Amino acid sequence: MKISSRFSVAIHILTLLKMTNVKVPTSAYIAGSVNTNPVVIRRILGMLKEANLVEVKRGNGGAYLLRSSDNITLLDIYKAVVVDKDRDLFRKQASPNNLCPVGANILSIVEPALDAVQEAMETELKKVLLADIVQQLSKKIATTKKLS
Amino acid sequence: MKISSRFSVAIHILTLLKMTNVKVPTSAYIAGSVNTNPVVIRRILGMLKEANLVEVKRGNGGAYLLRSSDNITLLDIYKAVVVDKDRDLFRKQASPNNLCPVGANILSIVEPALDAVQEAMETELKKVLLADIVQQLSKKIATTKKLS
DNA sequence: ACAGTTGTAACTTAAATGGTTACAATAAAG
DNA sequence: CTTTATTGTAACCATTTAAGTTACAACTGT
Repeated sequence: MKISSRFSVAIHILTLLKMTNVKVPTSAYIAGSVNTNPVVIRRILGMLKEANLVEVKRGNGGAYLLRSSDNITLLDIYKAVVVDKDRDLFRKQASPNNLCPVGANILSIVEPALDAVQEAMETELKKVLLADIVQQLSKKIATTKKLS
Repeated sequence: MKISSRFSVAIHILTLLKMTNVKVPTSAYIAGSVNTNPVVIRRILGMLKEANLVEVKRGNGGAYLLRSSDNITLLDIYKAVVVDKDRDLFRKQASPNNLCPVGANILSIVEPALDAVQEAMETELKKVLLADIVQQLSKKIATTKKLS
């Protein structure tokens, strides 16, 4: 199974919040850019708020970054929206047979190996900043405009 | 969402095939160690067979490694059983709004970044050999026996 | 021919996902 | 204080994936 598109959408949301000139970026406005339902956006904004990445104004509306874009990594975003009770990327088999030497010990060997893989993935996620995405996107948009 | 436990089970299966002394390791035998239904094992064996990691005998039964355990990496096993039409670890948002500069270009920026993360994960998976798992497990079993 | 096993289809249950409607709580503006 | 727009959530739905199960035809060594 794949990692939820919430992650991809969350990157989109934060990038948009950084780049937009709109004074009050509401869930409806964001949903327009992502092309989905505003409630989907609010759900994800709720998770990003929980992680102290954004603040969301009730009543009058609008969402705003709480940190500078070069102080937000993809790992921060990933952890905020890829909810998983136990933080594990890999699902393990439920209940190997303890009466079999292999079944009784396989998880204690495999789990550390898979944890290391997950760690490598998170290390890579940590290397990419929201500012990097914003910078590359700005450049691409500028180039596109020039060409059209 | 997590990566299917098929991966964890597949590692278990191959480890067992390497370590067992049983002459005809059938799906029922393997299922006993994994503690699941033989059909589940056969399904995974089918994928491992497809990837040329094992051969499975019809009629009389039994599954056997086709490569030495130091020539099988966790990445080989991962690719064999984590079926995904498009090989992607991350699901991307479906259809961002092309009329918004951010929506129109975000995927072209985000996808390479996520591909790099996936690449890092697969590189790490490649570092672990089935032989490593087998060796560690053998050691642990020997220690456990000595203590009991 | 027999007995045991694989390959596979079909069904079930459970969980995660993304979308949708509805509405109370909220907060700024007049 | 009332109006107005927006957020936060609950509730529901449809889709997808997963893992388990039953059943049975196809296969193969004895």
